[in-house]
Amino acid sequence: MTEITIATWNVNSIKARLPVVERWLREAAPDVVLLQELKTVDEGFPRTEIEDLGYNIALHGQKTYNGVAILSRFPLDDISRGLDNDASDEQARFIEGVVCLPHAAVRVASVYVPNGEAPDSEKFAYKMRFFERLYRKMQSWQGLDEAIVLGGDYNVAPEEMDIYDPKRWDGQVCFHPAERQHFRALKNMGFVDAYREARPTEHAYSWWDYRGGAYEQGKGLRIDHLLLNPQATDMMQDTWIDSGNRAWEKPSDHAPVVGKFKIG
DNA sequence: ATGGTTGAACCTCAA
Repeated sequence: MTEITIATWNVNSIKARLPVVERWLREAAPDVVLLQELKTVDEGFPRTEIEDLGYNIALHGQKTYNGVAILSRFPLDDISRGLDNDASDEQARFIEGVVCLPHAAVRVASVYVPNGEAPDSEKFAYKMRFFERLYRKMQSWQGLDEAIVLGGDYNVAPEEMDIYDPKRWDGQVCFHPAERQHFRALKNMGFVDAYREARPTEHAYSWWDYRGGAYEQGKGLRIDHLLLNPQATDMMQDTWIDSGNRAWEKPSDHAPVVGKFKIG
């Protein structure tokens, strides 16, 4: 029997965040980390620094914006980049791979769903299309025997309890009915929101605006999630949000969400 | 306080 932890974390620039990321990797010692918003091409990723902490690395970087990665203490196999074969989409927002444990394999993916800017914008339309593409990707996993953990910044707070002021946010990006419906559709396919499964009634957030002292005032949103297929749900022991590092010096505006899984 | 912070890269955009 092995226990592993799998985390998702939007770091908002891996270069600017390196000291915080290194400290958190040392202290929390997660086995697998799904990163978003690297904001660099693969060549700019601090590969040696992360490898020296004991991680294998799979990257899908992009200049200035987006960029996702998988870090794993175990070997990584079957890496694939991008949601589908849409070559017209230049945005690096999805990477998938298989974590090879001694006697098991776990498929993991890191996703960075577009923010969407405003409901009447072209970026919001892109966000809607992105959810449809993500849905099809997850459908293509149906029937696989392995456990699947899809972690990322979904830029959606699923329910009223996932947001500090649901009335003020109703109809805004990250809490718009159309986005919440897309997120529900992912769950209705058979995927489980790990945090909500582990803590059905707790109000907790994973993102706080840099502006206006939002973190200090408890004004956050729970928009970073681990979605689990039935096999991964059966293995999940606990899931929590490691919000302490949001108060560190030069923090990301997101906190890591960490799931603990019992393998075998 | 529906205001105004952060990062990357450029003289502004994205979040």
